[in-house]
Amino acid sequence: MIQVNYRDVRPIYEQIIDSVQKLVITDALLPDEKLPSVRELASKLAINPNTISRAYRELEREGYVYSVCGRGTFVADNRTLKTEHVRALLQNFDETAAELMDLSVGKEVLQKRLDRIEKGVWNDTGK
Amino acid sequence: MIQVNYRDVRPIYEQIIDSVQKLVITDALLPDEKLPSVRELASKLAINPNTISRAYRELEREGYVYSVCGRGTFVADNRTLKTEHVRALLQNFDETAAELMDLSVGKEVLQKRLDRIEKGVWNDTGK
Amino acid sequence: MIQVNYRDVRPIYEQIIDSVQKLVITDALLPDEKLPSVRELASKLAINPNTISRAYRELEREGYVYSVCGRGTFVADNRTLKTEHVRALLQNFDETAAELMDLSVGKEVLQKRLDRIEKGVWNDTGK
Amino acid sequence: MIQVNYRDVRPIYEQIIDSVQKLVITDALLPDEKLPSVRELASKLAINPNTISRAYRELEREGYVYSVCGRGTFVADNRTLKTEHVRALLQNFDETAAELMDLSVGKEVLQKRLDRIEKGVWNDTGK
DNA sequence: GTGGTCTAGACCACC
DNA sequence: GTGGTCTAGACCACT
Repeated sequence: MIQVNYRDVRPIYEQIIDSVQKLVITDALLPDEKLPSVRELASKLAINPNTISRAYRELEREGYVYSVCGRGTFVADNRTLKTEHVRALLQNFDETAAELMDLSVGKEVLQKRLDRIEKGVWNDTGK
Repeated sequence: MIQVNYRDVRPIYEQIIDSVQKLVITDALLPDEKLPSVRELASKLAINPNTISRAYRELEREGYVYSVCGRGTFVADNRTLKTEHVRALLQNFDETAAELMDLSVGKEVLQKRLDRIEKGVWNDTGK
Repeated sequence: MIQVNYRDVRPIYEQIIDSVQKLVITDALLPDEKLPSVRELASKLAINPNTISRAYRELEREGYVYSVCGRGTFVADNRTLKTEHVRALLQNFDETAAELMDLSVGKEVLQKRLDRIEKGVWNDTGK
Repeated sequence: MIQVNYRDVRPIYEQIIDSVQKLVITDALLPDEKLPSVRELASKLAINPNTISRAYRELEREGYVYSVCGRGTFVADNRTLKTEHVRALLQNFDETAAELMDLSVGKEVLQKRLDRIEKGVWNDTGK
């Protein structure tokens, strides 16, 4: 479930954080569900355990997961996180759209893109 | 033209960078046009010249301006920057919209937001 | 003869300088030959005359051309420039090749590239 | 490991950048390995911490390292950097060789230089 | 302790 | 005058 792209410019721990965040936000991982252990995930992804550890620590700091010493790391039950996440996305959406319109990209263009995305044909060829 | 908000959380040099980028992208500053000198802008904004220098340096690195030692800093004549900027914004738009729909934010909601933004009523109350 | 690519990241005056340097070094422009006037070249390339002027000034400073007030700009007769240019290129060649071999790119690979370049099939597809 | 020559014309921060880049590219520094802290390296090289900081900042921007506030600066795990580096060197090699041949430097001359470089006798006398 | 930011002031080369 | 570099020293947030 948690995937990493070695060829990505972003550091691996950041990719892991994003990956877990999405799984939590989209309910793909449910509250109190156990995450793979640091060592398990490390060997599975062929990555230094320290990298995983750092990612989990960061996720705990941000409230996405909680760790129980000697037992493992689990998904936190924090509904406010989701609404906060959506709020941030909407703000980003507004700002991006506003700047695009400033640069004379018509509203119609953006609406067509929304249509395409809704139909699930959103991909690299959809530029 | 170039403005800075001292109470902003973002570092001053970053605000200057964003400010100049927008001026260049929107053609408010034309190619080969001279930017205020480091010392001039520094005294105008009541800021240390080093901070301006840093902003100009990064802008040069990113291709928005070019500096000629002893003469000044000028707007770069790079038209690809603008199309690249729009391309990046559109990609951000798509990704954000897709993630929002994933989180069951309906297309209609986003379209209403586009309407509001188009009408220029996009502001803090629109969050 | 002098060409400029507006979509290039490099500033235009730099492209002009490089362009003229090559023409002089390769004897495409002979000593005492007249260069197009600032205004003429400016209108031909649809560029601000100041940009041309800056390029010519720089070329004069580096010894590639000389300007006669009221008459125009001419190619300098400086044979040492060419040997110096070749020397710089050879040093660059050596350093680049050494670093490539350091990174375990075999000599054979580089030799094949020389062959291809000699045959004139050196182009973008020749990667 | 990281060395600086105060008598070099190049700025110190640039020497540090080049130094670290080579260590990363040649795998002398492995992904997630910790670099000396800004203050540590500064005192070791008898240099102002700001200069180190600037070098690290630019290295982060270019993707060679990543910094975590409060923890330190680490080698980025980006394998594409290395292939990209080789690609850029090969392009430089091609362009330089092509220009040399244009200036009637024979292929044989360049091949002899490759031989010399391979045998490790590439040094100042090889100019 | 770590890096990130900013200020103040200096010297250089170039125009 | 211009930008480029470097130093010295300060404060911040984070671990």
